[in-house]
Amino acid sequence: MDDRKLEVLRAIVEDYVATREPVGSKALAERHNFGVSSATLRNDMAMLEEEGYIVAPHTSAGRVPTDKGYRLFVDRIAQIKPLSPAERRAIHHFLDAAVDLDDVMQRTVRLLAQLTQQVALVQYPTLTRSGVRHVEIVGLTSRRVLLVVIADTGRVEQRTVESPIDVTDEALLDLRARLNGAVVGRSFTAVADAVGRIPEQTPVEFRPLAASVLASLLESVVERQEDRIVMGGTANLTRFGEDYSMTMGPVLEALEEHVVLLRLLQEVGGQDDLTVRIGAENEVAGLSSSAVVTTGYGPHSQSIAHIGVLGPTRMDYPGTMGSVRAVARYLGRILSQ
Amino acid sequence: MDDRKLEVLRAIVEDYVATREPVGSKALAERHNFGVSSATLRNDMAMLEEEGYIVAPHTSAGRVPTDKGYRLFVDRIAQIKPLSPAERRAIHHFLDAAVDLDDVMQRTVRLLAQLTQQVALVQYPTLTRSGVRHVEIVGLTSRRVLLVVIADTGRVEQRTVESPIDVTDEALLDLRARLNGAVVGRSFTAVADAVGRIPEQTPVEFRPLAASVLASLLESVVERQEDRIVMGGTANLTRFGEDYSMTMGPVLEALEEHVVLLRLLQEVGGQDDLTVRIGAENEVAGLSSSAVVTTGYGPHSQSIAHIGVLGPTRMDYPGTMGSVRAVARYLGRILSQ
DNA sequence: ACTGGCACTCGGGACAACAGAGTGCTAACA
DNA sequence: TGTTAGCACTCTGTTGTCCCGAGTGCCAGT
Repeated sequence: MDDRKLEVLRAIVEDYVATREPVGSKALAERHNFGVSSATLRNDMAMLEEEGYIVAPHTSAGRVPTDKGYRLFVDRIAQIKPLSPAERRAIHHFLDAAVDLDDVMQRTVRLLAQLTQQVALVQYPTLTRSGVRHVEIVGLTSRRVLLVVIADTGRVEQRTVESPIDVTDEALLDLRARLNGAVVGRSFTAVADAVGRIPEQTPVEFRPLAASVLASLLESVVERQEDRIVMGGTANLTRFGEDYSMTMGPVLEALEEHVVLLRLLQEVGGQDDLTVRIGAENEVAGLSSSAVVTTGYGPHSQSIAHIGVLGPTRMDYPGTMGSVRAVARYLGRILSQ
Repeated sequence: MDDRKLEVLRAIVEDYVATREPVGSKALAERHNFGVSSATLRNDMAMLEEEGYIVAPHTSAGRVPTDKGYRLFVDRIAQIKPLSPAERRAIHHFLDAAVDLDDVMQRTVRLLAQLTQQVALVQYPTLTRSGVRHVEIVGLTSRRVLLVVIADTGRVEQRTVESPIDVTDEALLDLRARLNGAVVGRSFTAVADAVGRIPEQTPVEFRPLAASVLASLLESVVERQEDRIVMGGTANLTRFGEDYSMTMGPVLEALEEHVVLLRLLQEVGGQDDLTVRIGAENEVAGLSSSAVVTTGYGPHSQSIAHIGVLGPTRMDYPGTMGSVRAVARYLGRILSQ
């Protein structure tokens, strides 16, 4: 691949993203100073078109990058743009003010939407890879208890449990001690094994209670790793331009179905770094003119959940990638505390 | 106010909402069968215009309701439309599947957006009017504890607290017992008073811990009644039509600032029933072509928080009001458990 | 390998003409 | 007095035509 041709592609992508209009050879020659004339650029562009990196919407319009063109741009041309000091400071200030995990998630999604001017997606830290910090059982009424599980990511899961027998303080104390003894410090994946022997060890009169609480615990921990996702910045849709909103309307509906979102975030590439999916690369129907930039995050640089940004394929990739990476890193650092 | 004129206004509002186009006398005479000719309707419409209920955008276009027209429609003409059995069932199924309060809120907002095809707003149950069910303190490290407050609405507030002294199990037990003894069953407003005497009663060696925990408790309970709000259905914006999206873009940005949302929801009218604010009646700048339908909800029919729907003034008021009321009622019933 | 020039092609803006919808008013009618 | 029919008038939005300009591909010359 010719060196100048790459530069031409870069220029086309950048100009198209900036102006939202097909870019022609003449304008290109004016705005950037390649040392060559527009005719030469025309030749290059003709070749780029032949190879499928750009297309002309009509005979006499400029060229527009294809998905393949964006792909090349992202892979070989674009440099991730580091944030400005001001932006960096904004992230710190904004996230440091959070008081609990919900707040952190909330703030993260708004921050990311703000920075990228696009739709932001943030997945709650997955339980599976994190550990149990504490299990608490609280009697509510004589036949109902509240089960609270605290993960070391700060996430708190709660469930009310119906007990088949009357609940005594003694029973609660016993069960609480056994539970915590068994699971604290373990990873969530190990919980099922760890609690296996609790029923037999429990005094016979408490067993029914222990059984229901354990059932509920396993349910909430194991089955319900269907993770929660927060979405924000949908107002930015109006900014993308009318044509795009048309495509997005239905998509966003689907997005509120969190299942789709999860698929979107979790289809991560091999490396645990930034992943960019462009147009048809997304396996979700209807996202053919959207791109998704995602990355993993988590405490101590392990990746236990994902965050990302969704926007038109015609987006500022270097900037978006920079923002996503910066936010993910800082988020990880916060969770490490 | 003439009887038929009211009917004419109703017809204009309904047709305009349905078609999104100014409605003229002739179309009116055809679609509805008043027993009179279009000429008569023209006279009525001229009067309605004189009185400010409708306007003609241009000389030879049909008429469009004004804010004042919608107001009259809502106050004197519209009947709240009860939901269809299918919709009713959908509400029950959808909300009953929720596992905790977060989930309830999440589902409610999506449900409401779905039903009304507009932007839904749901405020978390306020702490102030609800009661404390349990306070839990969990040691995390030697100098940090996690404070968890469970409200009888199911809401859970959590905070980590730095302790100035090393935390012993004994200290935690002592403090936990005192705290729960003092506040369980009380309303959140009474918490500040209720814990006032705890420091003096606490053994001297635990006092520094008690002090920091109490400070944090008061902070999270009293100060931070800045309530959380969930917004959903912003994708429906694209449905409202391009002209409206233009107005809404900036508005929705503001909406993500929750302060504005709170103002929007909380400006409730005298009666605790449905409140409708139309166009300029909203005191939030930029909502001049939007309407907001809100109502209170809460356990046992007391109104401790609000939910609502935001859309163009050109909305289906009877249907929206019906949906908001139905969802609020069912939500209240769920919280009553 | 690059450049200048040229003929060709469309898209979109400007403008005119026109059809249709809607209005207000007036005169007739019950 | 309230209703109706008819008429003249006023716009909006659509259609059709024309033309400009941006952009292209190709070719011949440096």
